[in-house]
Order: sequence, then structure tokens, then C-alpha cells
Amino acid sequence: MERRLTARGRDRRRQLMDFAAHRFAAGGYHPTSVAEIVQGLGVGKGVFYWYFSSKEELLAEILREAQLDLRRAQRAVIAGEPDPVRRIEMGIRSSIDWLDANRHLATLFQFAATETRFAPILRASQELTHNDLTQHVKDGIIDGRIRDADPAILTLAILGVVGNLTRAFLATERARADEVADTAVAFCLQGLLGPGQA
Amino acid sequence: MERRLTARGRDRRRQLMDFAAHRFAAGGYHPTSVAEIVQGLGVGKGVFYWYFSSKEELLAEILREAQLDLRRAQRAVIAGEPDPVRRIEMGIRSSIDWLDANRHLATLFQFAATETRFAPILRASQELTHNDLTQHVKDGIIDGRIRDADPAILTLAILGVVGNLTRAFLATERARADEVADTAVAFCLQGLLGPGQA
Amino acid sequence: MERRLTARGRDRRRQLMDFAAHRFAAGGYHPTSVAEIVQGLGVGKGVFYWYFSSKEELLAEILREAQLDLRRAQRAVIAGEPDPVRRIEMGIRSSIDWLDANRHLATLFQFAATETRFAPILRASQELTHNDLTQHVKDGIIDGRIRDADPAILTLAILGVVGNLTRAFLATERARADEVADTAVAFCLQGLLGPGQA
Amino acid sequence: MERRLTARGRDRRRQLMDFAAHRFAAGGYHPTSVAEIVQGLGVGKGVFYWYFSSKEELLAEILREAQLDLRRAQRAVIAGEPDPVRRIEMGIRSSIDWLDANRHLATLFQFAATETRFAPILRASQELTHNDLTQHVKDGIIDGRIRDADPAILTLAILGVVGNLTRAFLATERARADEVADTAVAFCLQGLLGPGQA
DNA sequence: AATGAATGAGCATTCATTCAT
DNA sequence: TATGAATGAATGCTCATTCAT
Repeated sequence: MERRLTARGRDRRRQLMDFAAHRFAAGGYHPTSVAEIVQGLGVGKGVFYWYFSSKEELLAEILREAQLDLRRAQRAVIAGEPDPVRRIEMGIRSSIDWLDANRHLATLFQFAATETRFAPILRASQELTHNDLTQHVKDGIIDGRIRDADPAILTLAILGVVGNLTRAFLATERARADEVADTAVAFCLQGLLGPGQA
Repeated sequence: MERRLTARGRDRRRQLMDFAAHRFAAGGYHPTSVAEIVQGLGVGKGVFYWYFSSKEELLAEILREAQLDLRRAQRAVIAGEPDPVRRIEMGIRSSIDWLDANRHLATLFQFAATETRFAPILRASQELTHNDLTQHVKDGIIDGRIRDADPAILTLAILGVVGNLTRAFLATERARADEVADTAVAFCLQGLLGPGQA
Repeated sequence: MERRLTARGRDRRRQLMDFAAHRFAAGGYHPTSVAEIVQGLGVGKGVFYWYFSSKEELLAEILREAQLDLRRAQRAVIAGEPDPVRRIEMGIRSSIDWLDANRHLATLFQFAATETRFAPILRASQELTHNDLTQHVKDGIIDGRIRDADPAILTLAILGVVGNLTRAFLATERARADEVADTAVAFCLQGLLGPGQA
Repeated sequence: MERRLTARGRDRRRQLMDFAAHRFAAGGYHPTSVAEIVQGLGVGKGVFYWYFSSKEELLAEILREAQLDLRRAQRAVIAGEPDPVRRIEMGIRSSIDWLDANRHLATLFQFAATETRFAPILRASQELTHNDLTQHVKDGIIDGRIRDADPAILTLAILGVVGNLTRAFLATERARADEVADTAVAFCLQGLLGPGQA
């Protein structure tokens, strides 16, 4: 692999990745055949293997690129914000925005986590996100703004809230992304009991 | 199907479901073949189709039974507790305990949610759990114990925290179930900022 | 693999090997598809893979069995003959007889020798045959019956004569196996010049 | 085909034939793809089909040219030698020299003989060689120098010795070409028993 | 209830060949 | 002459399911 591609070639590759990502999310990775993908694009089967060495590698590429993009979105929003609690809030909001705009990729992340072959691909990027977020939590604790608890665990809890709210709400079209984000932020910051409760 | 089974027959069925559940979780539902399952148990293929009409139905059965069991555990613990906040806490703890004891089933839940064919099976039971929890949240709000926000959203947030902490922590053996539960409860109740913060 | 087979199963396996060996010899190993083989036998494709783990393994099995059979034939004929020159002669005759009766396998031997994947399978058995024959040559040299030259080389020369005469003559039906054998024996024993020439 | 080629074109064609011949011998004709050949030379696929109408034709050309070259070598050496026995000897020596210098082509000859599509290509040239050699044998018989046996069979025997010794010895680097030739000549002339034996 | 054998549609992948540029 | 891209029939192989015993 690692082919030198012309502009046309890069277009094709992108088409394949986009189309396949949507089909994988809608019908499942395994049940979606390579034939289905190339037929959907109206091209011959050889085209697929000109751009990807296997169906497995295609999903791997989709996952890698999606994660890169998600992280890019998070970083762009957070850059320049000094307040750690605000950084956390903006991270939550940008993640929900991205997941809203790329629901099919969120589904693929969830699937990939359940298969030994794909889970390792998620690992690296997830760790970066996790570390970034944990750092903001630590900063917040030092500042006295955040409750003194294990930062790693707080991070996981935040990610869980974001993930589940996104999944449940955005899947059903019942809510707009910014409303979901408002609630997620409030819950993460104040919990169930809210300010001044014990 | 719906066969009248002898005691021995029920054992076989159970064996098949347990073994298959572990294989599905470890190797994925699609990549795990029926042949692999019956070979692992040292029986012929006929046995499989005596007890299940298809591979798909096998997973469906596994999912249904697992959800029933999880709900049973939750209910047993909560029964008789009048305080809604305590009910929520005990629900969180019992869920984490169960997921800790049945990690492979947690993986199957996650996978099932990504495939159109299996997601509906999760739906019904999830809704019950969701409704139960939402009711406790509503009670808490009425009591003035819980912050006045959309109960449905708070519920989803709680479930997200439980799910993600369980997944991340229990998968790596870094923590004991009760420690994870302590943190989950604290986060859900107090959020990041804790009592007395704005 | 290594399946426990019933009598019926053993028959099927044999059918597949025999049929495939003839097709491979007639049409070439690579150009002959698995589909062609199972169609020729009027069975489904799965049957093939019930008995052989791959097309490659099928040829390997054919080669192994053929070599075993050829050696069995050689040994049966030579057993009990003390004179080394007579042993050589009888070895030549039995080989030509076997190759005459199994021309298609002779073709497969020749093909297998040209492919890296199959050549090693021939090696072991060929070495045994080679060593047996070399021993007779050595005995003949010690007896003073055979010219004092490198026994290994003489062995290879004999095998070359047998192989080439068989290939050329038997392929064209121009000669009967025993006539070919007479000539091969005479050439190997006396060369071109014959007795009393320098 | 039959293209009028520039000097550069002839070079390219030669490159393709040489490279392909080595790959075919090392990896087998069928398993070696056209893509592999053009990649090995760092050119595009169009180049291949500019010089050859098909992969099949490429091997045919390789075989034809190799046989022409082998015959040229044999003829050059024999020219002007009147003694038929010496002509045979020199033919053997020149063949072994050539096969030693072109081992990969020897492998291709052997492969080609096993496939219906390529065997006919060998036929014509082999017949010429065969006829030449047979003529020398006949001359030797007339002179009373060679044992009175079927010249055609003696010819095949000689070719078998040469082929097998070359294949076995030269493949393993254990011997130099001229030593192998000495033995081959001695065996062909004197057989196993040598002068003065019956 | 259980087994070994069989089925055959379907899958991922390959590859000789062609085409537009 | 040469290239990257495309074609699509064909291949080896898998696997859920069924059948005969």
C-alpha cells in the first residue's frame, strides 16, 4: 500500500471511506460486504483494493481519521482558554457538537471498542483525550475549584456522561446538540444534588 | 422452538449460552462461528440447532436473559428503601456489582447496541430501568433533594457514568468494584464542583 | 483437520484425491479450480473443505501418498534379492512399472519439483529412494561388479535415465513398459559403448 | 504484436523477459503476477502490454528464446568434430555448461513440460536436439563404436542423465559444472559396469 | 438427542487485462 | 511510450443451516 495518489485518486479514496463509514454504522461492519460498498459507488471491485489492502484496514483508516478529527475539534475550541473549569466545559460542548455532526462515526467507535482487532486503534487517541481532560481536572483541583477526588476517575465519569447523553439524545432527534450540551455540563459540574446540598 | 426440555436438556442449553456468551464477547459475535461453539463444548452441530433455531436467536436469548438478571439484581437491592437518593445510590452500586461479575455480558450489550438486528432487544429492558431510575430522580426533585432539572436527562447522565466507569476500570483490573461504585456515586450526587460551589 | 472419518467419509476423501490428481495432471495444478473438482464429483463446495484444509494441502496429500506407494512397490520387489546389481535392475523395473501405471502422478511429481511450496514434500521420500539405491551401488563397487565411481552420482544418473525414458516413451504409447525397462537397464549397466569397449 | 522496436524498446523487452524468467523460476509461473513483474522493474502496467500481448505469451517467448540459445551453444561446440562419440561427449558438456549458467531456465523447461499450454512450445526444439543426438548415436553404431541398440532410446537415456545430474547437482552447489560433466560422460559411455564387464 | 456429512450462497480478495490521460 | 486507475470474472474459502442415520 501507501500508494502515490493523484487528485482523482484522493477523491475516490475519500468517497470510499465516507460511504463505507455510513454503511458500517447503519448495517454493521461485518454484515456490510465489500461488494455492497463498491456497488453503492457504482465502481468495480478492484477499485476497493486499489485504495485499501483489506476491509479491515478500511475500518482502521476510518477510525484513525475520525479520531484525529475529533481531537482537532476539541483542541481548536479549548486553545487559549486559561480557566480549567471552562476548558472542561468547552471540551464537553465541542465533543457533543462533533458527535452530533458525525453520529455514524460515534456508532463505529462504539462497535470498534467491542472487537479485539479494532479496540487497540481507539486506545492511543482515547488516551490522549483522557490525559488532556485529566490535566484540566487536576488544575481545577489545585485551584480549589474542583472537588478533591481521583482526577482519572472524574475524567471517566465526564466522558461517560458525554457519551451516553449524546448516544441517547442525538439518536432520537429529540433534542438539539446545544441543549444536550447544557445539561451535560450542568450535571458534570454540579451532579444531582446541585450547589449547597449534601 | 419452545421445546419442552428435560433437566439434562436445560443444562445443555445453559452450557451453550454461557460458552457462546464468553466467545462472543472475546472474539466478536460475527467472527465466532457456530462450529467453534459446538467444538468448544465437544458436541455435534445438531445439538446447537436442537436448542436454538439460529445463531441470531442464541444471542437474542443471551441478551434477554442477561438483562432480566441485571434488573433482578437492581430490584432486589432497592426493595424497601424509601429514600429516593438512597435508591439511586443503591441502584448504581448494584449495577456496578453485576457488571463487574458479568463483564462479558456488558461487552455484548455494547455490541448489540450497534447492530440494527439486536438493538431492539435491549430497548424494552433499558426502558424499564430508565423509567425506574427516572422515577427516583423525580421523587428526589419533589423532595427538594435533587436539583430541578429534566429527570430523563439526569437519568441518562447517571447511566453514562456507571457504564463508562465500569467499562474503563473493571476492564483493567485496576480497581475493586466497590471503590468504583463509591466514586460513581459521589460524582453523580455532587458533580465536579461538590457541595457549596458555583 | 485430522478428522475421524467413517467408511463413507474415507471413500469421499479418496474420490477427491483421485479425481483431483487426474485433473491436476491433465490441466495443471493452478488452472484447476476447487469448483471444477467438486463439480466433477457432483458434490457441494463444502465437501472439499470438510476433507482438506486447502487446495494446497490436497496436492501435498496426493504427493505424500503417491510417494509412499511408489516406495512400497520398489521395496516389495527388491526384498530378498542379495545380488546388488540385480537389486538395481529390479528397482529400475518396478519404478518404470509403477510410473507406467500412474502416469498422472509422475506428472505431478515433475510439477511439484518446480514449486517452492511443494518441492520440500518430495525431498524426504526422494532421499530415501536415493539412499537405498546408492547402497546397492556401493555394494556393487565393493563386489567389484560396478565401476569405481562416485556412488551418489551414479545413482542420480540411473534415476535420470528411468525418469526420462518413462516420461518420453510412456507418454506417447509407443512402447510397452517392459520394453522400456529392458532398454533402461541395459543402458544403465553398459552405457553407450557396451562390454569390452574403451 | 510484432512491434518494430527502437534500441531502447529492445532493452525494455529484454529486461522484462529476464526479470520475469527469474521470478517465474523462483516463485512459479502462476503465482507470479504481472503486477509483481512490473513493480520489480519500477514501471507501469502499460509497459508490459506494450511488449507482450499476454502473460502467457511472455513465458512462451522466454521458452523459445532459451531453447534457441541452448541449441546455439550445443552447435557451436560440436561444429567441426568428426568423431561421433566425441560429438556426443561435447554435446553433453555444452548442455551442462549452459544449464549451469541458466538454472532458472532449466526450471522453466521442467515446468513448461507439465502444462498443456506450454509443452508444445518445447516440442519443436527438443525434437531438433533429439534428432541431432540420435544421428551421432547412429553414426557411432555404424562405426562400431557404440553398442547396437535403438538409437532413439539411447538418446533419451543420455538426455535423462544430463538433465537429472544437472538438476540435482547444480541446484545444491555441491559440484562444479565440469566435474558433473565428467561423470555424466563416463556414465553415458560406460554405464555402471564399465569396460570388460558383462 | 446427537452425530458426521453435506449444502451452496456468499464473502474477501486477486489478477490479467484495458483505458484515459 | 508510459502511467495510475479501473474493470469484473474468477478464485479459494467460510459458515449458517440441513439431512441421513
